[in-house]
Amino acid sequence: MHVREEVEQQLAAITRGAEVVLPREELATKLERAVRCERPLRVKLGIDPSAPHLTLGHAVVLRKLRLFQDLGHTAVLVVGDFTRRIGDPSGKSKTREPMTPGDIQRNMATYREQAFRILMPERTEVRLNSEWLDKLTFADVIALSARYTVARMLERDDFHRRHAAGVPITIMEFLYPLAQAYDSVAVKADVELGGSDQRFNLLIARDIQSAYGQEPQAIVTMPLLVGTDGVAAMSQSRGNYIGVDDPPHEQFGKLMSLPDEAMPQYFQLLTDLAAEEATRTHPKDAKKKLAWTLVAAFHGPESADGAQQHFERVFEAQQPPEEMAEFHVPPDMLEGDGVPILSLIAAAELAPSRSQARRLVEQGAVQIDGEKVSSPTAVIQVRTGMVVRVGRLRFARLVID
RNA sequence: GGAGGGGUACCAAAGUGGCCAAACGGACCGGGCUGUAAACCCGGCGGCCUCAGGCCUUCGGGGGUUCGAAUCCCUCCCCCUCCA
Repeated sequence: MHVREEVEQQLAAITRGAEVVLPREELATKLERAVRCERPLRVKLGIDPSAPHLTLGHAVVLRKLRLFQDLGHTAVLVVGDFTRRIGDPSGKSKTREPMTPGDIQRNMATYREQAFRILMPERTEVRLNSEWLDKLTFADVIALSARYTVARMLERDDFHRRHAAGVPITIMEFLYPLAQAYDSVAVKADVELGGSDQRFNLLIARDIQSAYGQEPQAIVTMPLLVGTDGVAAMSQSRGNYIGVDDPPHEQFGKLMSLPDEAMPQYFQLLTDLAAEEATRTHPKDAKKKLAWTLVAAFHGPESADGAQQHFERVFEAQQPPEEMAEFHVPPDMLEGDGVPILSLIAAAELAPSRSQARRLVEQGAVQIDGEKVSSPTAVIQVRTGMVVRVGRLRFARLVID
C-alpha cells in the first residue's frame, strides 16, 4: 500500500518530460523491489568524451539522472573512452576522428567537474568503459556479436536508410552499439537513460543483458533539446550550444536570445518550473526567469544576479559594462597624443585585423565615448578612461601610461 | 584485381585559360527593426595600403606549359563509388 504509492510517485516523476519509458511495467517492478528491499537501482548514463564541454543538452539527461539520485538510486556514469578511442561514425554523415588518450583525459577531467554541478558525487559511480572493453579478446567479441542479428541491426532507422540507399555501413558500426550494450552488462544497469536518438542502442542492451543472464534494463529517453538556433538539436559540432560551464553572463545572454518558441521546452526539460511559465508573462520576462534559473543552477544565485544585472545594463540600457578590458596604449603608437583609429582597434584586439577594423568603421560599428567614428583615417586624441566600443559587445577602456 | 568520381575559403558548393580574392547558400560579423528576442531587411566576410584605386598571399603537395592557370600537362598524397 505504502510501497505502491511510493512507486507511483517515483514513476510519475521519472516520466515527467521523458520521451519514452520502456517498458513501464518493468520499471515499476524494479522500483517496487528497490523500495521494498531498500536496494537502490543502478541507473546508467553513457557519455561520449568527444568535446571538452557538457551542454544544456547533456544537462537534460543529467537532471533526470539527478532525479533518480534524489529518489535514492545510484547513478552510474559510463564514459565512453574506449569507444571514443576507436571513433564512432554511427549515425553521423561524417566520420568522427578517433581521439588520442590525452585528449580524452583532458575532456574527462572537465566532464567530471561539470557533471557534479548537477549530480550528487556521493551517489555517483564514474566508470570508464575501457575498464572492461580493453579486456575483451577477439573471441569474446565474436561471441558477443553472435548474440544479435544483422536483421535486427538493420531495424535501426539510420542503418535501414543507409542500407536501402546503398550508403556503406561498416561492421564496426554494428559493433559499436554492441559495445555500448556490453557496458550495461558490465555495470549491471537496472535502468539506462539517454537522448531519444539513443533509443535503439539502449534497447539492444536489453537483449544483450538477457543473453548474459541479466535482467534487462528499463530505458528512459529524453527529448533532444533544441539548440540556440531554435532549429536543430543542440550540439557542440553545430555550435548552437550553451555550455554548462560557460561563464554566467554568456549563458544568460545566449538564453535571452533563444527564439520564444524554444522556451517551453527549456522550462520543461531544464527546470522544475512548469512549461506554462513561458507564456504566463511577457516573453522577455519569462526568458529572464529561465535564464536566471539556469545560471543559478550552474553557477549559484549570486552569479545569476550578476549576469542579469550585466544583461540589463549592457543590452537593455545600452550602457558599457562595469568591467571591461583595459588597453594600455603603447607609447610608440602615439603620434603626438593621437592614434589612428584602425591601429587602436587592431592593437586592442577589438578586431582581428586592420582590414576588418576598417570595415567595422565603415559600417558604423565603432564608437568612442558614445560618439560614432565614421572615418577609417580618423586619428583619435586618446586619454585615459576613454571607452572604445566595437559593435554591441566589444569594449575596451584606454589607459595612457 | 578492374572501372569510374572527387580534393576550392569556417562548412557546403559553383567555377574548367584572362571579366576570379573566386557564384549561390549556411555559419559568422556589422547596421536597421525589436523584447540585445526570433523571423525579416541591408551590408560585410584572405591580408596590407589615409582605399571610387593599388599591392601581396590563396583553390590537396611539388614541378611544368603559357604573356597569363583554381582552370592545361606531369608527378606525389588523400578520399569516395561501383564491379569482382
